[in-house]
Amino acid sequence: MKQKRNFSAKREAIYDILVSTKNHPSVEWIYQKLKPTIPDLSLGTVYRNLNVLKEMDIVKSVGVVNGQERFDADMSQHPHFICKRCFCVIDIPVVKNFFDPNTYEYISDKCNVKIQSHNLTFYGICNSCPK
Amino acid sequence: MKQKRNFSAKREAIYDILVSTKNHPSVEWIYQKLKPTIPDLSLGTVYRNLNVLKEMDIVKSVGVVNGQERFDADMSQHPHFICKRCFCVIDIPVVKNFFDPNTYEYISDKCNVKIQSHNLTFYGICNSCPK
DNA sequence: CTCCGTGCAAATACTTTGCAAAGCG
DNA sequence: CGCTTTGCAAAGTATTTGCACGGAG
Repeated sequence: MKQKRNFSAKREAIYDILVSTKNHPSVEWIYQKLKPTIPDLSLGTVYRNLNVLKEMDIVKSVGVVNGQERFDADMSQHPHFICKRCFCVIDIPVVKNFFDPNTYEYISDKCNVKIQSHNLTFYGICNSCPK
Repeated sequence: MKQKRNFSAKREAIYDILVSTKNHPSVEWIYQKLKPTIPDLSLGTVYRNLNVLKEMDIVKSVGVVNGQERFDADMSQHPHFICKRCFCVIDIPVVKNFFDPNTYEYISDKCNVKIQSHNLTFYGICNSCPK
């Protein structure tokens, strides 16, 4: 079977679905989505491969939303919006680059830590949910 | 036993320990800390009361850190720093108020959502950890 | 043959919950 | 009394892991 990047077929499928969806899926969502086309896929494999992809730094965690970790293959620095009602996760385009290396360094020095990254998340109600 | 705010003694103890510590503790940490003085405290009670305090909006979640939810009784809007090695959580003083109501409204309009709050977290290595 | 990836099931880890008893006004 | 809080244990949910097998080089 064809393999890009020397990924196994299953790892590739997991990565591909992350790249091609904007909904920042959970493990379970990915599993359910792939199961029809890859019947012998197991949940453990999805977990294991997502951890591998995170270590490779080509996938990152959006955080734990309603008890489930959510993932994103878009490694560009951008905030997210999370709906407190339906738990959808939406990308927020960067309005302004608040957190450049200089800002990191400034806060790092001030607080006596070494900042390497950050996560900005907005919470509220999305437009598909009733007000 | 003395009760402020009409809290039960145990709820009060849980809230007090959150107010008086800066380490943004987990449920387990609070439980272990209180157990010696309140021997009949149970873990379920700590979970239940933290959820009550969250609903009362006098305690908030810092997020899930290394698999455990961490809490903060400081309701002022401020970012946190999380050490990726030891998982300590440190308050970051607000450098500048990026996210005022106008900013919320601006992004809300632009992205077609209703932003109510946000969470800013920095990640890196703290000063107590080996480089 | 060796290594990596995987299914499967068991094990873990964290959190929630049902229920009866206790506490408090 | 009636409503709230709690201990305890069981259940629930998400995630990780041990192991043996299978395919690719």
